[in-house]
Amino acid sequence: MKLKFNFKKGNAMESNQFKTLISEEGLKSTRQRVEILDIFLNSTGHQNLAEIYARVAKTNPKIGYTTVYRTLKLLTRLGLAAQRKFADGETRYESAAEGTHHDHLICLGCGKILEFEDDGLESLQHRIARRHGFKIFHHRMELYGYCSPCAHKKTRIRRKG
Amino acid sequence: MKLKFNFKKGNAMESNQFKTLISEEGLKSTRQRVEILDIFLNSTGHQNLAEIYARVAKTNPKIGYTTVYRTLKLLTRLGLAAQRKFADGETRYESAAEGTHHDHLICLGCGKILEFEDDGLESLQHRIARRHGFKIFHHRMELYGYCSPCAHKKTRIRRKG
DNA sequence: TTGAAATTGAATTTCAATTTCATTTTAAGG
DNA sequence: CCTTAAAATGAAATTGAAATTCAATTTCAA
Ligand SMILES: [Mn+2]
Ligand SMILES: [Mn+2]
Ligand SMILES: [Zn+2]
Ligand SMILES: [Zn+2]
Repeated sequence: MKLKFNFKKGNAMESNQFKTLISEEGLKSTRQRVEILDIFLNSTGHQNLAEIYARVAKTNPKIGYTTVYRTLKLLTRLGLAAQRKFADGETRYESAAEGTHHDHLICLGCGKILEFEDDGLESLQHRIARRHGFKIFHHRMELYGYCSPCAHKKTRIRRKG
Repeated sequence: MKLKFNFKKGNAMESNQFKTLISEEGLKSTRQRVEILDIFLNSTGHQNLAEIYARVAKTNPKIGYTTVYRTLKLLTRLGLAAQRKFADGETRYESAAEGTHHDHLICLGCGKILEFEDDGLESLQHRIARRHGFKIFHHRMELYGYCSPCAHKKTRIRRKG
């Protein structure tokens, strides 16, 4: 999905920009949606629904879990959020600000998630696909290991994948 | 986990080899486990539990679904099976015969799953990890697109994500 | 052969994801 | 500013795969 607005993490998307974007899909802008979007875009990382809901509830306890759930699905459809499922099986969401394709390095010790982008990797993927007659549309790539602090500890608190 | 036996797809693992392998973990070899292992190793592809259970039930309807479920988890722990969760969210298992690390190309049209191995990709992953101070233990990498027959069809039967 | 420990399998539980539905809200038109 | 049809909300219910329970059965070391 091609975004019409040049929104970025940290730059709150204007409520009326959202209204325009969402109305193109025949959907309606609501207080709840705008509030959830605002909170979501103004936070970083890879959060699960419970975490996002907790943030929302802190600001407005009237908003239901179901609405947060549905709104995150909606934002994913609109290209404003991205859903991730790493090897631990938890469903997480991250902001999908324009031009932010990246893959992930995940620490098996502390759960830290690092993002990276590597053009060589991307082109190699396409070469591999072409070799097998495939036309790639997207990929998933995660590297699991230990970050440098964790690699030196003995006692590891296991988390994620 | 380092395998003691040189089993391969198609070469049925001897029941007594399995007995030795499993007993090293303090576990017991049972009729059910041997039967499930045999059926599992003598089939190919990426099957979900229902599919594996169906095969097992065809041979021995007395074996319960729960036992198949538990045995596949066990085989995974022993390094004889590998669990996969592609983007469609289904849990699948494939035989993890010795020395068969590979990644996957998945057709969004027909659901075909192709396996590939690329040394360049593996080493590039390690370079990327090192660049970020990580020590990688495993990775997940899937390429999603259209196989050549599907790329030329108009009507696509969507499967897998 | 014996018996402690492990396994089996039907039934139950868990738990996140999804759906239902009565009520409320939105927004386009008048 | 009304009206109203369509969409959204949110509490509650449902779903379904994964995991657990437990009484009965089986395994295997001694
Ligand atoms: Mn990310
Ligand atoms: Mn495979
Ligand atoms: Zn770490
Ligand atoms: Zn195909």
